Amino acid sequence: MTDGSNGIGAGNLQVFIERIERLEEEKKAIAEDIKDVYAEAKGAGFDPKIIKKVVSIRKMDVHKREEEEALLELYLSSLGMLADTPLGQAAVSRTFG
Amino acid sequence: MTDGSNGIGAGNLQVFIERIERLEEEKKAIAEDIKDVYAEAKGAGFDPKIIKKVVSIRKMDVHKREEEEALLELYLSSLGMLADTPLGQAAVSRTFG
Amino acid sequence: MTDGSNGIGAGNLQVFIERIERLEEEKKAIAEDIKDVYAEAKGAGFDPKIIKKVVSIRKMDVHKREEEEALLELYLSSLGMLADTPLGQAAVSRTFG
Amino acid sequence: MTDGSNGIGAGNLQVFIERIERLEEEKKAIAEDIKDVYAEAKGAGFDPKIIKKVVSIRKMDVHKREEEEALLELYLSSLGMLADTPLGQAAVSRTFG
DNA sequence: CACTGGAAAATGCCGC
DNA sequence: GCGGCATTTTCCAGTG
Repeated sequence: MTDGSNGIGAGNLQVFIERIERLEEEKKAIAEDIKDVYAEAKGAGFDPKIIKKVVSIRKMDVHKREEEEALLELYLSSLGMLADTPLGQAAVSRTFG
Repeated sequence: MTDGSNGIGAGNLQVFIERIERLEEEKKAIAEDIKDVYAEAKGAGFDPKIIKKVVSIRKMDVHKREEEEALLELYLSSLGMLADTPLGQAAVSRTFG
Repeated sequence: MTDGSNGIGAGNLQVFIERIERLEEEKKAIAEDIKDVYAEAKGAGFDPKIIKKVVSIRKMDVHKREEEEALLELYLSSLGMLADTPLGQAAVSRTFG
Repeated sequence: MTDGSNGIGAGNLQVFIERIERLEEEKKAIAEDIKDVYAEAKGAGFDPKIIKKVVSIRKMDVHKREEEEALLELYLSSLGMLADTPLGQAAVSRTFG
């Protein structure tokens, strides 16, 4: 109580808000970077719309892959082969890599 | 065509796509960080809903301020044509009144 | 099934769709009216861009006010739990300060 | 200049803005009506998403029809058969009706 | 687990 | 005709 705080951490609200705002700015900056890349690709003669479609298709593939990995981990853990261990992870990445 | 390219710059396309995917991963990671901060704030006894609204109101403040500045700039440019006319002056005073 | 219906209420579907289409036509007509007003204002010597910005700023004012009221309501409901604690009071004063 | 106005109609800016705001409110009200209809249709067991798709498909058809009508009008006017007259319009609607 | 509200993406429109 | 902007639509997390 000698540090000027109110002793219950309520002032942290301000801190939380600032952290969030900072992160949202970063997020926004990255979104702008993405737009820039699309613009650059367009300048190089690629249709942004098509690129976007390609990206989304690849994302779906990744998603599917993630589901499969999750399923494998489930199996492994059911079998007592802990996927949370480096060994288990190695098994997973070896299978899907 | 002896350089291994396929004539449509597919190699560059690949590069663009990978840059986009990398940026989207970063964006996603930040979004998760934001979620974490909300969770942490909740753990500290703050209502995430309230925090979210505070953040959005503060964002609106900023946005509103930017809009007002943009409006002022519009006026300044318009006033190049209008400053000497009663119409222009009336428009300005009417809008800000 | 002796009533002539097909069992899925398709007749009602038709009615819903027509209502929607009718309303969308009205909406479109109003959008055109708005455009007309802008054109008319322009003809009277006002810069449509400025008008649009003024309108949007005024709209933000309204929206901001609504958000603030919603936030206050959130506080009031939260204060049912928090009003007697320093934490709750600090959160409120911190947010509005 | 005895009516209290400034004599150049500048005060009309206020009027224009209010007209626009009034129209935008109407537009918003209709948008809400549309939402209500979707909700009502959903309550009757129809999937709003599907309805939306049906509406958009029908809209596309209408759009195409409008293009065809515009083309016909162009032809008619080229032929001296004025599409802007009731007679010309009747010819168009007879063709597409 | 369906619903509501809000963020993000896509589309269409306007001015240059 | 293109880029930027506003609107609209879609998606998703949070909530009851």
